[in-house]
Amino acid sequence: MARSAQPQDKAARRRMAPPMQFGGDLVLWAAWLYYEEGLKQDEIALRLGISRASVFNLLQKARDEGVVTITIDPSRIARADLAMKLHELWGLAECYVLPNEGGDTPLHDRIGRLGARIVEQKIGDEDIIGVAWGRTVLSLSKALSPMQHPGVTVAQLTGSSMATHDFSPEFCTSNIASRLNARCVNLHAPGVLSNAAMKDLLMREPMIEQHFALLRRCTMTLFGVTHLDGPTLLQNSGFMQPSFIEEYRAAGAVGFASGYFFDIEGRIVTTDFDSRHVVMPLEDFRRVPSRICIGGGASKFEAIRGMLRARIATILITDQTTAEALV
Amino acid sequence: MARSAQPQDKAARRRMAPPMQFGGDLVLWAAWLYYEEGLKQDEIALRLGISRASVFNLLQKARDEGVVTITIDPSRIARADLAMKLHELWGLAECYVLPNEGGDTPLHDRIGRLGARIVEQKIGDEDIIGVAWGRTVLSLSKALSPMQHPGVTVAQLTGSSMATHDFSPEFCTSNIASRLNARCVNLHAPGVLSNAAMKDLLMREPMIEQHFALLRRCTMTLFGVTHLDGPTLLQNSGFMQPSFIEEYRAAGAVGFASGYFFDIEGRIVTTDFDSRHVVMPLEDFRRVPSRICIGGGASKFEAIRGMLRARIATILITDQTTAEALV
DNA sequence: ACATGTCTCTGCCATTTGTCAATGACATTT
DNA sequence: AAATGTCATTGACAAATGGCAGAGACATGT
Repeated sequence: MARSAQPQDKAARRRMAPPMQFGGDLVLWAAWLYYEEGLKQDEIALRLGISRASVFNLLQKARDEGVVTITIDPSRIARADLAMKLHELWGLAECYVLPNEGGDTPLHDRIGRLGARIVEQKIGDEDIIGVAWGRTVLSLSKALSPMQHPGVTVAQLTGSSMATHDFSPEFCTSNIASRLNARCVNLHAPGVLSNAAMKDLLMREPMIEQHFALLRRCTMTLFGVTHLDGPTLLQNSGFMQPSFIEEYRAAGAVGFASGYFFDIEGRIVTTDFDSRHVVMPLEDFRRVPSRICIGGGASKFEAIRGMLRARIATILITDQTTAEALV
Repeated sequence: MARSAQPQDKAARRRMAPPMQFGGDLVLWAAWLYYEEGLKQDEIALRLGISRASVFNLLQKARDEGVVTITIDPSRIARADLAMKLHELWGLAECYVLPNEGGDTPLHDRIGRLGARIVEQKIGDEDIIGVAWGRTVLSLSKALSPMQHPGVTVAQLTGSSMATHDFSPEFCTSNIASRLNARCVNLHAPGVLSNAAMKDLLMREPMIEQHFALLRRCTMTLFGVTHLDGPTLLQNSGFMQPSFIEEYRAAGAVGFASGYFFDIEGRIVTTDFDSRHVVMPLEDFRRVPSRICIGGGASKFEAIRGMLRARIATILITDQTTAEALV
């Protein structure tokens, strides 16, 4: 029956009316029949008068365009017991742990994907999201699926650096904003100035003041962590000269997140450099209700622990290895 | 390579650590690797140390339990051009049209499924949903996927009938409430009383008064439509005797929705019967912001048109044939 | 009018997924 | 202790899907 149907296909197709149904929106049509009504691609092809391969292509398009979305309940991930332990142990509001055994994509991409799912789910219609930068944040931004959030604002948390890499702060924010169809507000200022006086001057600029006023209204922030051993992004990106990092390390700092340095006990570490560093004041930052830190990998363990002790994040997204080390 | 791997599987499995990762939540684990990381079932089986068939079963469980959900963007359905035409022509807030060419399940189940997707997407955390009854509403309730909406209230819109069928008003409401994990408030009163005096008396009962007060706070209602020709559910269900329906028909009524009769022009039709009929006053009903009518099939066309003219619904969910007839 | 480039669609084959009867572990009853 | 029932797991097989190279449609430039 299925066999003998093959030769009829073409004839049957010709007999059919041109595909004008469902507003001619074949992508939608195919997606509905496949995912909701559970028809086989064959059947859909027959009914729509196209080849099965085309149906396959339509379905792929539907997934790409976000007409159909496949979601994994993030609350279930938060309920997984490693996550629960971290949540209790570190006083986190929420915690998400990426399983170790995964594909062979780089870890930051995998964590980024997990982060994307969580951000998608948490985002509210009128949120103001402060976004820092980093490899994992960028991965997250790329993994976000297209959404309609015209009321959301994505704001740059830190000043910019010379973009020697493909992930500048601006790129992270604009990437996220475009996925969400949200407003993007960049901070048009260097992240590091040549002297303290210049910083003070700049901070009084109306445009900059306005931006920091906006940041104070953030409902959510999103940032990575970095450790300070060896060549990290901080220096590679040209954001900060090695000598300054050395200074912080000398003062005991083990990590950097969202603009702040901290030591192994979670104490904030400051040096002269802070007076030239354009960043949201820590008190303001700590007032943001949801502060999402995303990062993992064995090398970051100390930094993440320090960051947790410093209570910089309220929500942590990390990988299994790091999570296990943290309990 | 794939061939020769087969015999190794069992040995490989034995070598593996017991599956303790991801909180031992294999369902979640498999779902993540499959849907997010895009691994093949084979690979997952290998990494988890179970057979591929088990992976398949886990994935199925994940879908059944709602750990993963597959959604079709309902706004896209509303944007399909038939829906747009109805929206403009009838002043509906929203309109959704089910494609004709679908599986071979009964139409009301198919429309119910579409309705379920839309309700799932529209539902807010504190909604109060008034639910009438009918075959399609019941189908909808069965097609809802499990969700967490503890703040939502599902309230019975009309009084009860002798449940000669499997779809009583109570069954519709409790079904919906249990899917949503919402509060279920039933109306413990007959839908039709023997005389007007009895109705008046009953309406003054505190419990009943309370219920109607709750209904006035509804943010959303959900109901079907029925035509009045031939044996409809109204009589089959024992809700209403044929003679009364005859009376309404004699007065020009062509349909019945959510407790009200109306004629072909959309005028509300009343008879003596109304004075014995326990139902939300129409003025109150019309004040509910979202009034979702779900129903289709050629036989209901006239009834649906009358219902639309009577402005009973603000949102219509129907099938393509009916939609085409309505433009 | 013809050539050229760009896209989409097609038909086929390798791979992946879904189904099912049989197996074995474990709990309950006799 | 043996018999029986229940249920998750498995391997083998059938069906469905994904990928791809080439055909065909369509538009644009020569």
